[in-house]
Amino acid sequence: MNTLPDKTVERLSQYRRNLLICKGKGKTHIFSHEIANIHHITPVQVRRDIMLIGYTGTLRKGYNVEELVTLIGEILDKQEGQNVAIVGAGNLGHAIMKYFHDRRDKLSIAAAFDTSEEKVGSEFDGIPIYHIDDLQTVIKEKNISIGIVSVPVEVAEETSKALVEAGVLGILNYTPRPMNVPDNVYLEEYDMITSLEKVAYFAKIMNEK
Amino acid sequence: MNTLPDKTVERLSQYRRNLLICKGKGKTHIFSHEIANIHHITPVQVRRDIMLIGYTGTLRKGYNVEELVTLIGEILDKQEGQNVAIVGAGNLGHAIMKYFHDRRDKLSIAAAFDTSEEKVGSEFDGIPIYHIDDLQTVIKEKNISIGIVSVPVEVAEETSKALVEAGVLGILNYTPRPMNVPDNVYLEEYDMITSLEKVAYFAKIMNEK
DNA sequence: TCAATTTTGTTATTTATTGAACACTATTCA
DNA sequence: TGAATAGTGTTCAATAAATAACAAAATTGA
Repeated sequence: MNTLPDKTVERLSQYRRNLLICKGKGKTHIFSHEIANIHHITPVQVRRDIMLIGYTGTLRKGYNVEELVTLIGEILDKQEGQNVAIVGAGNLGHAIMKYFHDRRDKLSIAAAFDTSEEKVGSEFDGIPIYHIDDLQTVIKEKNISIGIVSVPVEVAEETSKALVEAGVLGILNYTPRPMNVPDNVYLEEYDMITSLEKVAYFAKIMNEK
Repeated sequence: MNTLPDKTVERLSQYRRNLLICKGKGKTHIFSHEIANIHHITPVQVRRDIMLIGYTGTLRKGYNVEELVTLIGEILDKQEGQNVAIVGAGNLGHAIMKYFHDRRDKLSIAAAFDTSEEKVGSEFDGIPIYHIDDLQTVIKEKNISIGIVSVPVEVAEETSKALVEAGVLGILNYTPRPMNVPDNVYLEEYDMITSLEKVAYFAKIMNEK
């Protein structure tokens, strides 16, 4: 299987989540236009995404929800599972821990890191919080391959370095400072301030018309 | 001024943030390749973004930091300012409040909403927390035009309806449920689970090579 | 003073992503 | 039984975004 387009990967993740809800409601089959409606995109887009992962539906019945969910899992997930660490257990870190915990069986948050004396040693939602100084050891010990960075911006750079050195393969950066990682580490950055300023800009524009 | 490309708007917001840091360090001029390095993009991209907003630098001196910041402000910001509301004062809501508070003078978080009895009536970081039932009134009273949604997914849909009805022009949706808003409201959605699954997928792929 | 260099502004090309078009077939229903 | 319909799979066209290419001008330094 060749590497899928970025956007297709994002949509597959979203399809899966909603397909699971449909399955929970007892739906066994679903049409491309139903999936499209949920996500506010076109049915063509849905069909093509599904084509790209090599699944094929039944004519006039649509796609088998269960099979599709399973296949998306085979594509997106690593079968042995992947462990995730959250660096920075502030409000954002806690929000993420709550969000993810026990949601996905192939993706589990195995550790959080912080510097605050009161947090270190405790648990949140069953996730142990370690001191940042132990990052290298814990990441290797727990076989963690993905790091989520929600530290204050001042320590963003050193955090990325530490994660790379510890050997993670993917980083999700929530600080506003762009990171610099080697080619063999996948980096995804998200900046809340930018998002808000973007909404503000387009809301303003909208108003001017 | 015609409406700028999506991605250019995002980058302008990021340029500005880093330009302010440069300005703070006493830098008066900056080259396109310096900006590019900070953001890990090409100098051409930077120059074209700047071209699109109609600014022009000095040959061999680069761009005047102060002027550029001012111009980006004129493009992105609404001169009278815009007020923002956060709906859902859980961990994520608090993270956002902390993040933004007093960062931008033209964009201010004027209210937060929640249902929890203990939170309602209190303040966080100087931002008053109201009961969701008062959303319509407060949004109109305080002239709020942008809503950030960080409520539990189950109430995402009703929240979007309430915001639209209250007359906001832009919504930033942090719940994983896609929203449905009329054409005259700008909607930006961000889904953390998708981001993490995307990182996990590409980290996996990376590893397989 | 005048070639060399640096860095901008802009156009042209390429690549990525989305959307439109359409052929094909299982089912429906007259 | 045999048109009509609904919905898939796929190719082709349009749009959006990023990169490459290059002309023009200010500065440098011989």
